[in-house]
Amino acid sequence: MAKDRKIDVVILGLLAHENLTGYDIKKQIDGAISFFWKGSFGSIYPALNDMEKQGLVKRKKTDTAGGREKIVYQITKKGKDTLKVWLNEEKATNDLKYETLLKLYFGGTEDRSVTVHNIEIFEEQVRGNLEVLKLYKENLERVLDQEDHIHYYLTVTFGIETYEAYLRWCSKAKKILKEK
Amino acid sequence: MAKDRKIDVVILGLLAHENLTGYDIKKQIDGAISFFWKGSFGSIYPALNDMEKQGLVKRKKTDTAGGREKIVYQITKKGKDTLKVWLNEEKATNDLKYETLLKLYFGGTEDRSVTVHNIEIFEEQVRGNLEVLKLYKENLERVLDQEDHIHYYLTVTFGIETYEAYLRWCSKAKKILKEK
DNA sequence: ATCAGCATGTAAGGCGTTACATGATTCA
DNA sequence: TGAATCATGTAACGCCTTACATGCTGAT
Repeated sequence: MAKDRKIDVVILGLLAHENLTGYDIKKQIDGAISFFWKGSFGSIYPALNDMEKQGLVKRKKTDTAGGREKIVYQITKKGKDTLKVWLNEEKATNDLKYETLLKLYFGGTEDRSVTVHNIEIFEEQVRGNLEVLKLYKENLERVLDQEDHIHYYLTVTFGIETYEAYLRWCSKAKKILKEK
Repeated sequence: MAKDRKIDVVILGLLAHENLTGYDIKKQIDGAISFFWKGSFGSIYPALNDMEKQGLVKRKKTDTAGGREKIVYQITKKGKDTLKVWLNEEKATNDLKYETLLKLYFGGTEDRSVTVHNIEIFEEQVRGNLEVLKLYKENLERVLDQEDHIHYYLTVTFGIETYEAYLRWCSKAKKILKEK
């Protein structure tokens, strides 16, 4: 596995659950995972090829029935071991880049209304995301007894808890900016 | 300004407040800003040189008194305009990469205790960060009447609000993982 | 007929980190 | 004397995104 390329463990994690094509992997990343990690085709396909060479994944079969070829990947024993090592490593880097907070921090040179407006834009995004997460939560609650689902459920509640905190902060911040 | 290089606006934002050297800029980024943005010498110095060529900043003076040369930068009119445009742009991308959540999401293949342990590591980091932010908050509350400080204050309260939400989630998540 | 979705991949280029190089000053 | 801090910068390298290339299938 490449030293700092986290897309590898994302792929491994997904394949540990079921066999998937590169295209399927992209769809999964664009789902619930997108709230805390992103990935593009341009990183997924090269990673799959590298990982195959390293014996972390293997081609299950190549459906050429019909149109374009379709390569289904399966995780190998070595791949499962790599995933296990990563899960048991204590270090985890959480790299956050909030351009919204940057604009807030440096907003002192502009009128207060600019900052308030930027907060409102952020608020709208968060509100939208929160709605989506609440739907995910409802769906997951119905199948919580199934293995793995508790992990998905917890990432969703993490998102809900933090987005609700964001919204509380937005209200307070707007109030302070308008009052003082 | 480079199209997607956000370090430029960080530098511009800092210089809008006071003249600084590249070294000073790095120190500031490593302070309160580090909770929502990062930057290394390897990105700061080349950016300063580019921005000087573009007329966004200029060398105020070069102190060669004593040891190593010391280049103090000042923002120009063009730099202020660029900052203004950025602050008024509606789009702001908040790019989050939580390796902790990745481990949580894919934790289903390991024992529950591994996930609990990973949450505990995260919890400790957050607790440490929260303490630091609370100190920042206390110091800022004493000077809230000064211009700019309200913006710094709000980013700090954002951090506190979200870190407290993280801690609440950690307690709940550990409980659920131990009970079920 | 045309557009969206399925499906895999490459190429160019940007951004950023880490490590290195250099050297003075200050403090223990 | 040696370590930490001040101070600027480069080089190598890696990761990732965007855009492009290709072409089928199914629905409107």
